[in-house]
Amino acid sequence: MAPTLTKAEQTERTRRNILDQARSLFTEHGYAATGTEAIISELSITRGALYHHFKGKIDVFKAVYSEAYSEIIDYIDARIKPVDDNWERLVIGCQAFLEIAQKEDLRRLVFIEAPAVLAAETIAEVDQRGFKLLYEGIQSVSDEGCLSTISIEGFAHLINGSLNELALWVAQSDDPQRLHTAQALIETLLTQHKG
Amino acid sequence: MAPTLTKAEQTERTRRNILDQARSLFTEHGYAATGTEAIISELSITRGALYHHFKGKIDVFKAVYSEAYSEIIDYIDARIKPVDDNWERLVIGCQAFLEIAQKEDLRRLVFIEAPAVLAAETIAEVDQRGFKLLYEGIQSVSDEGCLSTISIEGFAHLINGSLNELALWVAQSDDPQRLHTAQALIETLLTQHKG
DNA sequence: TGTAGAAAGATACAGACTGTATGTATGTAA
DNA sequence: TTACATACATACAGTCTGTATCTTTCTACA
Repeated sequence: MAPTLTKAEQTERTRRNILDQARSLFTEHGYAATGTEAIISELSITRGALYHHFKGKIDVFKAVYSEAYSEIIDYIDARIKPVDDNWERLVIGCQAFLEIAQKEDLRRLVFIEAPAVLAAETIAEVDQRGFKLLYEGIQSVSDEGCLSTISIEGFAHLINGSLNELALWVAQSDDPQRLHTAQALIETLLTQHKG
Repeated sequence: MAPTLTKAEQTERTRRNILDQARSLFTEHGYAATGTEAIISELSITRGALYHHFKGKIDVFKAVYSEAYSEIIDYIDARIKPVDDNWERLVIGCQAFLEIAQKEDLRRLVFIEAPAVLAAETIAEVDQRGFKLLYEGIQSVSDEGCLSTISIEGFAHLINGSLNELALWVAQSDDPQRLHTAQALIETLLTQHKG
């Protein structure tokens, strides 16, 4: 039995390796400071392989970014799935975001590098999945007549911005209290708009 | 009378030209897509001059960023200076930020490019001037017993994040209504924490 | 089963860009 | 006016991305 890989397996393995290595390097040193050479150097392949599977370096980044972003969405989805009440889902969803965004690798990649590396439309394309989740959450409590605001869309952005900034704040310190403070602040903010 | 420039004048003029041209290009095409060659090509100087006045391309960016940031601070300062009441100063300061951050050139440079181009410490160094302004505003209304929150620092970050995101939201559309909506949202948010 | 062809990956190279080393000319101070 | 500092030019080395052209290895089909 030849232990040779099928083409599909080979592709899968190589792509996976490139993405893992690239993500690790982009996270640690940033996009600009990571050469394509560095990405492949420990994988026993050459740059030719990378350019065979991806259109270029930026295409690799986009794939890495998209995967990282999915992890955030998946985490939030899992946390709100078992909850029934719409209002509670909104609060818990926001708090879940604060938890997941603490992960160092996700933060730099998704919130710092991506906006500068990728064109705004590309970001929007990916980012919309997350904002949509929040927006729909807010929409649904609004539909139930439970939200008091002059603009649902504006309010969604307000919350989104708060979450992003608080996520950074929480992550910038070792104080484990900050996560709880941030979660409480968001809960208070939401509650004050209830009614 | 020879119209020759004094050394100091020459330095001032060249530095100014480089900064202006660089800012224009960084704003339009981003840091990575702007070559040092492009910066000097229309100024009738060579890259040698650029490297004489700045340590390198990134040093030029830092100077440009710092100047742009100062414009934001100055604008807010001017708007709150004539106001006496601390609470009103806070509200007006936030609203002023939303106004100034609408300026396309400031946005890309300060909020998108800089975080990815510059090291976190460098950003923090410059950024602190702005956050400090907000933090002190919040601190002073808190000192007067007018603020209800579990964490002044956390609250400051919450507001700061809301402002940044709303600024983007406002700027991404032609709808002139958005600015007023955003300003009203922030005012409501602040007012709900008054007491 | 054997062969054509497609896909994976290697190698070689062009083009662009940053930063540095060195040279020159002009202003400035003793 | 001499000694020096400063502003700037020129030339070049090193690095990086992307492309074009191979070789090799799997796959499909007669």
